[in-house]
Amino acid sequence: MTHRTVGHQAGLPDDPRAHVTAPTPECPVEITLAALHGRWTTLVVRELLRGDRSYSELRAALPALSDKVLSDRLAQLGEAGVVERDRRPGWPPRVRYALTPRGRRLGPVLQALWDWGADTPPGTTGPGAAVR
Amino acid sequence: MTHRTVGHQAGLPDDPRAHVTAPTPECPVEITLAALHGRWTTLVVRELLRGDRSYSELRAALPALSDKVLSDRLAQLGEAGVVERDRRPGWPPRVRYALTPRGRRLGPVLQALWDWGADTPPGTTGPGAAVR
DNA sequence: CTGAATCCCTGCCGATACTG
DNA sequence: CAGTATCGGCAGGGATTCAG
Repeated sequence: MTHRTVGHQAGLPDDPRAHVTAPTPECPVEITLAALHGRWTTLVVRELLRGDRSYSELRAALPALSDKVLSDRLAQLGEAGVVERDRRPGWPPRVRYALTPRGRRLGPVLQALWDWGADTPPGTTGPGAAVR
Repeated sequence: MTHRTVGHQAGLPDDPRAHVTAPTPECPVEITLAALHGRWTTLVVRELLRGDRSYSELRAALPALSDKVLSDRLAQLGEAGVVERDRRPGWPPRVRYALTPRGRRLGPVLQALWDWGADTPPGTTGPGAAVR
């Protein structure tokens, strides 16, 4: 076979969830897409892959990201078990955001997304191939 | 190292696109997410990973998917260079849909999405962890 | 400093009907 | 068989304002 990751059991072959006929939330692919769903989400995860961050550090790293969406994303990633909030006592309020072990395992996922998107210099096979 | 695909250069370390501060379409991750964007898209790709299909075979495999969305998805995947249309002459019209080589390379991407979503039995770390 | 609440606008997608 | 045209409901997300 051409591609088989090392000690990695492939889930697709005989798992019943590989045969769903609708985008059900039980499908593992949907679970991951739900965790990464929405604009800015992958960028927040990327930022946290580099180390834990405070709320304002995240805002500084992603200046065009609004408060609403940032807190939405952090809540969403918290629900998904990807991000952990560490609220420290004292004043002013200090909160640190960090990836959980599960969240760190998103590294290979983002890498796979990166690799596929990077392996085609714009204009080789894509949309504007013959256009100019 | 724990995980490193064989002869695969990692793009993240020093590529300037790894430092974008907004969801720009030039980011490889965004390119991939754009190709897979929208409901049903991954299921259409999965179906085509199993072999080429006609329009009605796709409808039969995904009964709850409407005509509008199916043709939207096929057009979107065509634009992304993932799917190829093979229109055969004669009557009645016969059209076959198949993945391009680029489209077949989505296999590992879907596998990565699957693996992450599958490795947590619901209720271990996720949302309803303590709920029941 | 760290967010939550509200408002409004836009784009997605589902249903239905129609065409080559 | 293989689609397109049109419409409407709903959720996503940006700007702004308010709160702990």
